[in-house]
Amino acid sequence: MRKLGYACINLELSGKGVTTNRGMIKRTFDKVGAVGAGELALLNIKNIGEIIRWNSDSGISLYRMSSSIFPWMSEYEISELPQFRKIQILLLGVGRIALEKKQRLTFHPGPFNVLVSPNEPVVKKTIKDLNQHAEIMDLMGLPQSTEYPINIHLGGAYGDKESSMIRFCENFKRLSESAKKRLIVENDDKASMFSVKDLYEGVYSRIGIPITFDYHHHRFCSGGLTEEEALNLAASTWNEVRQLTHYSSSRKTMESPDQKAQAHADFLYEKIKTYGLSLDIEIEAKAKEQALLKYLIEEDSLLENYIDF
DNA sequence: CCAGGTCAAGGGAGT
DNA sequence: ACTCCCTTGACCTGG
Repeated sequence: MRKLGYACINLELSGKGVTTNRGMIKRTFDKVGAVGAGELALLNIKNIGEIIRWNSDSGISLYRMSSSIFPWMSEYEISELPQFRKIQILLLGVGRIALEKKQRLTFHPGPFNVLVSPNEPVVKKTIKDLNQHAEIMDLMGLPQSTEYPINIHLGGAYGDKESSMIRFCENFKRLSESAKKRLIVENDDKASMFSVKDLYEGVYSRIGIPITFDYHHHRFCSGGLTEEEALNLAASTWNEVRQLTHYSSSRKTMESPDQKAQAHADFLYEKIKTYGLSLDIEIEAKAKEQALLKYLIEEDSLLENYIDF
């Protein structure tokens, strides 16, 4: 069975104070330190459990977890937090619920993760962040597989995609085993960056990690492939694990013609074309789970065609 | 309690 | 050189 999901925030629950990305600005972190961060992390973790339960009860079985569960985790080791024992128990509990309810969980670390960077300090920070994402999934007891993936963009092209991709593959080897087993790469939304074709030839062919096909991004960086060709090429990089994709409608086209085309709309306005493939799809819409539920209701009555901008 | 200003990070694009 | 955007708006202060 295919799975459709959404990212990070559940609007209905956040109205009741259930959020998973409580954080703090640097000034506060300097004051309260890792101890304060650990306290927020405990609240965040508890609420992931709430969201997963809500998802399961609502017929949703794919969810992208927030990367902000542990505020400022670059500045400490999770296992050295004073609350670590509690954190361990809670994370394992949340993971157990997810596995019982057959929930697929993913991460999508932010744009400051640049594994291709020519600057060693940036690469080091990225490796730590990716390893910590993997560590969280490990603490949850989730299998080390792209069933529970960590999805990133390469993060920079530096005007030379080929050597950038080679650097990515070299730095990939420096990740923890757990992170390596989970890492997947996504196509970009700028022509100067990485298309599915680029990623296939420059990354998949070298290190064999799967490609996340983002329908919306593909429209801005096709690599000369049609949507169907790119989706199929990405599909060929997934083995026994079901292919993960991202989908969103353009805000410019559908809601506000003045905005840049790359911006995401609140809801989906067209039926997702799967071309006969069995896909898992993360819906990236501003209206979050509400957009997903609305889509599930309307799906059969929507047209497949994009309305071109 | 609320509105508004502010907030770590890397790279790319538009101005 | 500066601003905005991107994974995901949220934190904090002054009223």
